[in-house]
Amino acid sequence: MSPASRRGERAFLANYRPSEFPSFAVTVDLAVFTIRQGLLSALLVRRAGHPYQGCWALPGGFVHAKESIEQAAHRELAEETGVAEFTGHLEQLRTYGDADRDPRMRVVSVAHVALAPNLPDPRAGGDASGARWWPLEDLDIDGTEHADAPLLAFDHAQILFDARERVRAKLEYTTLATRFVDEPFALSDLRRVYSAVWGRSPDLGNFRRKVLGTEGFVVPAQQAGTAAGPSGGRPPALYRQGGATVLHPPFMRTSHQVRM
Amino acid sequence: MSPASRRGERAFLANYRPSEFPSFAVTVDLAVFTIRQGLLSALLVRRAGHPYQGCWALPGGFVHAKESIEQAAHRELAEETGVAEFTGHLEQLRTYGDADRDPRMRVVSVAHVALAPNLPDPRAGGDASGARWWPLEDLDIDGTEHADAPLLAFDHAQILFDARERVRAKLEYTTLATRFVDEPFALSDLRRVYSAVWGRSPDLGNFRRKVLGTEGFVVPAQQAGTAAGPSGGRPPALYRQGGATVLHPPFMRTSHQVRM
DNA sequence: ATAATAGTGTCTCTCAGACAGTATGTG
DNA sequence: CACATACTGTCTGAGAGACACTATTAT
Repeated sequence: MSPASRRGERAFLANYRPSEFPSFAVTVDLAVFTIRQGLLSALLVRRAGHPYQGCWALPGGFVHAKESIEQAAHRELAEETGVAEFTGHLEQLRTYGDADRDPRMRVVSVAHVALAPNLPDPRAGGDASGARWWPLEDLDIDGTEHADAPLLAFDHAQILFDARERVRAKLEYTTLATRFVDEPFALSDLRRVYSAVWGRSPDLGNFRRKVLGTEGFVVPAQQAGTAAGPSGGRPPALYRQGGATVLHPPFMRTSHQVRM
Repeated sequence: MSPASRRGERAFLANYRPSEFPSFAVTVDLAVFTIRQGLLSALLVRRAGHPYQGCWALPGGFVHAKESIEQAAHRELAEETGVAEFTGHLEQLRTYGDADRDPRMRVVSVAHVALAPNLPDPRAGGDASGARWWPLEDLDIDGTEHADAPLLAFDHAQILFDARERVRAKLEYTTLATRFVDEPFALSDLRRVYSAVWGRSPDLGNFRRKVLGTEGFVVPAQQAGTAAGPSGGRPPALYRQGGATVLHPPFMRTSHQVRM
């Protein structure tokens, strides 16, 4: 940019007043996943106030005036999960902005997906009269009807559906599964992640071949892999996540994998 | 929801006044791609006003008060490309909302990717003193330095980079390539799409095997495939896109494919 | 004929699917 | 020992990479 045009820009900015555009509230919504008792589960909070009072909603909140969307997501995540700083996986999912998605006003929500192993059981926060982990199979996010499924607020059923699909797909071509388990972990733990997220179990032998044959997916843990399981059985070798992030070639879902 | 709580919700909404949250402007930005002379190209507009006066920017604009984000993207796309209604591929990419991305005010931009064959040459619109198709290889969107690369406004270099990566990846596991060509098309046209987007040409024989061997990727066009090319050569068989949208297994980039 | 574009065939190797078997721990 | 969990081996077939070859048009 030329010096002349830079001077012009300064003058322009000094006189600029925001005016002719509609004003929106911008929020972040969080689909936080973990695996509890072998089931893919999401963190939901019960709405204390209107609208959708008593319904279950994704944690989230307004983006503040001077923070980035990413910062807002990290801040809300730490608040809602009760940790000082969230260190797990967090990525943007997509933005939901239908004009009537919130009856109070025009709200655009940037939805995110977060993954973590072993988050503490949530306590109720400010605007929530309760918070808990819900197995996704107990929720009504696809066509499946459930007698006792809780009511979900806003378009959060749709967001959860999209978020689950994102995670399912990412297990195919990334090493993201390792973010669901605490280190060090056994390969059977990792396989349980795939089973829970996909809803079907990859073949045991093929799974081990893929994971151990992909350089950088996992690396052996230093400490001798012992510490046997609850009721006997051979103690597993233990691993940590390797440096790789993408799977080449991918490890894909097939129709043949056994339903759990 | 119980009738009592529904009555409560009505009363609540009647008294509700938006108040304690920051106000944002929300825009859509469009990375519109097509293939011109065998090169992946994006539509850019020259900024007439400040900030970034004279720089090149993605087409886009404010989301109106009562339209969805998707509607806004379609509207802007039709306006900027000069068509009555855009019928090509349009999908949301991601949302960019750093606090300082626009010096005037807090703007959150929902970026989209659009693909189309043969869009007319653009004319300058309201706030643009020019508009043209730029081959991506002439722009500075990755680390590559270019002597004559135009300056890009805001974070639009980043958006273009992300958009190109999205399209590159989607050619691997979807039939999206067909959206870049007019029907009916020859397989060589389709292969040129892959060459342009990936920057490397898939092997001819393997490419045909994959496309023709994937049910529903393409279907033969009714009309006998003739009408020879410019300077001789065997006339190609012509096809239209089939019903399939995903590729199973994917058709992946490899390091072995020949650089163009 | 030559050039140009379109299309076929085939050998090989990698890798995934399926599934049977072996190893090592606890009670 | 039975049982539970962890781990290994191997046969087979689908499909991708590499590359050589044939076909049909215009000039």
